[in-house]
Amino acid sequence: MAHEQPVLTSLGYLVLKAGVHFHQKVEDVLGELGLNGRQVLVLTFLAEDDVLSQLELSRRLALDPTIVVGLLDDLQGRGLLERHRDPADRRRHLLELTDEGRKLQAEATTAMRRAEDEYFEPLSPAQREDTRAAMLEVMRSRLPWLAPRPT
Amino acid sequence: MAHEQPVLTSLGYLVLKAGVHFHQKVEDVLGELGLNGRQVLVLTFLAEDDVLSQLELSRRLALDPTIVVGLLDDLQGRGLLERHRDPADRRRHLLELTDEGRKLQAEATTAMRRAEDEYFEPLSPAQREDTRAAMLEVMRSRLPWLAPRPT
DNA sequence: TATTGTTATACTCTATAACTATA
DNA sequence: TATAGTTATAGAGTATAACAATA
Repeated sequence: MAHEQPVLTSLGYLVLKAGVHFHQKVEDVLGELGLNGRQVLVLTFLAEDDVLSQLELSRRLALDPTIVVGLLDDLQGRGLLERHRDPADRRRHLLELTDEGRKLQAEATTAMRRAEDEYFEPLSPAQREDTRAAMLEVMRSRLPWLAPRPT
Repeated sequence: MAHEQPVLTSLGYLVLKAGVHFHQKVEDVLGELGLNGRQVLVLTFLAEDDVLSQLELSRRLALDPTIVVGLLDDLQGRGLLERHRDPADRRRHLLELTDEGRKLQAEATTAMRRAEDEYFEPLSPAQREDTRAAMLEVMRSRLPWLAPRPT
């Protein structure tokens, strides 16, 4: 009963479900590299921005700074990044990828692209690009780093 | 550096992020009705299929049966659904919405539609429908209940 | 002997508060 | 006095194993 406009096939629910589902696939793929999605996100932000403080990183990740500590401890322990005191403000830790971190980030990117190609295989290249443009439009005002860089 | 094809604006990452983000919005909206997304999903499956056993429901939710127990205890405690022994197999509990459960499910649906309209407001109606069709295509083989009903 | 539903326990993740060192 | 980073503790959520009733 009540099938006027089924919720389970609405745009919102499909996007929500695809997001969760694809997220799981990404976690699986990255697991083979000994990483999880959150760790790769850290590496990726640092690869794109070169240097960030922990607080800046926390905001990008939309994650509490107390959680970022352990996250960084682990990545630093594996030699993927380094913490340097900011000489201009000695309370701050400036984060920087090591060469190994940069290399692993690149590998993770490749793995994620492969996962993405597989996941969206049912769509034509044109459909993928249209869908990507639509999602970019939706997220533009909602993901801070998509806005033009304030530098 | 390394900006050839930024991961952060890839189709996969945008869908993943939009999914998580919209999920949060849905949880917020449903919270005002005293429900969470998982609970509404239970009500919705029951509203669309009329009668399910706990194990069937577990599979639909992709959730461990041990978790479903507490979920149902709560919904039943609020008078939104009832458990009846299956006369044909007395191990099974057949789940059925009460009138109140059906009413609340309808309210939740309305609230979610409103949230969806707001969330995808940056897209034209045509873009929304194209995107919906694309996501439906992607998820068709991945969401069991989208396949043609076996019944 | 296998299956449905249930309970209990241990583990993971996260939110909160409190602490240090610097400003 | 306020801020960046850190640590400790408690709570929520989950996975696992074990159990009762029924097939």
